[in-house]
Amino acid sequence: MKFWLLKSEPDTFSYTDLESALNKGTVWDGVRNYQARNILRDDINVGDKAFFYHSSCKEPGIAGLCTVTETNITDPSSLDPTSNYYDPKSSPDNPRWITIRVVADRALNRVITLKELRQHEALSEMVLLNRGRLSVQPVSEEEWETILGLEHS
DNA sequence: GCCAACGTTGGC
DNA sequence: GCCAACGTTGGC
Repeated sequence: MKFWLLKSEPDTFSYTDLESALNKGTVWDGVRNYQARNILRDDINVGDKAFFYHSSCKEPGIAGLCTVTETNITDPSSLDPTSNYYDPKSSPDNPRWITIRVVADRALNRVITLKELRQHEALSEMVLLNRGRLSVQPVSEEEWETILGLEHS
């Protein structure tokens, strides 16, 4: 099992929205960055865990945990001409954007903010803190445990 | 709203 | 294949 961090803008889709989706969860659509797509397509497996990170908001940080329940999904928005994420270069026969389904696991008892993450030496190598713009990124097991250890501190 | 970082596009 | 122009992300 591996660990990941998924970014979402809470004004668009928040951790609470994921919880509302119950066991159905959500298809992680709209990723249009090849590096992130490659991670979704090649590296993430069913059963992996991810932090749900709120970006572009008042208090950027990790809001909850989720679990990957399905992989190798063609991003439906890429094939929908009415979607903002429509990509005419993608097709059902030759899909360009592949993604995953996640379900909510549990909310953290508080949002662990980006500001707080920056204060811990053990997290100084986190992708989030060094290549901030990647929207799907790996988290090491050590980083995962360190961050969960902050929750009740 | 600003702007730094960085990804993408397209002319050559 | 280079690289300038442009667009996007996302913290502040």
